[in-house]
Amino acid sequence: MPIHPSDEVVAAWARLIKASRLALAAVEADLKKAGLPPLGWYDALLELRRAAGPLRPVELEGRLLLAQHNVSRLVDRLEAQGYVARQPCEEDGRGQLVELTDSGRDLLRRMWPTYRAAIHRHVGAKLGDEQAATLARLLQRLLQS
Amino acid sequence: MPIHPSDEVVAAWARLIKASRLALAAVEADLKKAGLPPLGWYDALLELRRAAGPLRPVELEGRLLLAQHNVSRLVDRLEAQGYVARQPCEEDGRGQLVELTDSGRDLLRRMWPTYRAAIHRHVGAKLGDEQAATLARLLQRLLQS
DNA sequence: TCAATCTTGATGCATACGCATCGATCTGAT
DNA sequence: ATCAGATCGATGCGTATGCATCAAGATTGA
Repeated sequence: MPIHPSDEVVAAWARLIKASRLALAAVEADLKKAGLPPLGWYDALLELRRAAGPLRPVELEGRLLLAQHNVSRLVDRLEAQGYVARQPCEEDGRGQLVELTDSGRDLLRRMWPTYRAAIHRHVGAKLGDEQAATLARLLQRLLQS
Repeated sequence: MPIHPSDEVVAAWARLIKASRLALAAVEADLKKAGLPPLGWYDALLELRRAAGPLRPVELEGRLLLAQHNVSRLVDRLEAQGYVARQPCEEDGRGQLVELTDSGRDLLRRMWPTYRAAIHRHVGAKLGDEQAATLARLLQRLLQS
């Protein structure tokens, strides 16, 4: 097992970091310009909508790849704005259930047009569908195990 | 010009963000475990070494894709640890020159084995060289224009 | 020449993040 | 039943980031 990554791997790593930072900053800037909350809020609310029901913070932690204390504080902020509601968890007295509110659902709907346009502008416009599919497939490998 | 990115583009976007965050967190964790400074320090020092001479902060800003105030404070921290030195800029009285010190060169050398192993572990081990080259090429498109 | 504007870099302030730790609860072994 | 250890979520504290602004020097144009 080589400890030296190949030049190809090092180049892929360097561009992964640069490209993601650039694209993320550009998309966040578009959201901000439109007076919308940051992307992290969308991600969290989207996971809740996908789950079609309340989620435990620890589940959000896994799905969002966030540290525990960051989930705790993100939920604080979302709750303060009324986009989610915390409820006690019956099965586990330590835990709680985080639930999407109507206002949260509405925020998802309001953010998507701007978010969608930003994804197109900063990613879609630079890749064909075929290339995007290949990129998605390769990145998927980095997410596994 | 479509405002709707295709499903392939949206998937590529989502995985770009997730994969880069996961890989970055893993590599940072390895560096920290080895008692080494964060990756941003390495990046900055590396750009200075590549430049083979002092750089203006505004040049670092462009190469590192960082905001101006973040460069200013990153250089503060690097200077406080003796890894770089600020010098007045002759040609432009507003500006300054940031120069890599011997200690900074040494830090680059000391960090690389751990960094290299981390890149291999978290990226190289999951991609063949061919795949890494394809990934690098696709990501390059996101960095252009 | 000199005033208006732009560029460079620093900084005060508010917010977000990383780290360690805590209290509360659950789990499992005896 | 009980107790050690693990898990869940919150929080205090230090540090890093984003935002707005500022001072100083460069540049432009009349």
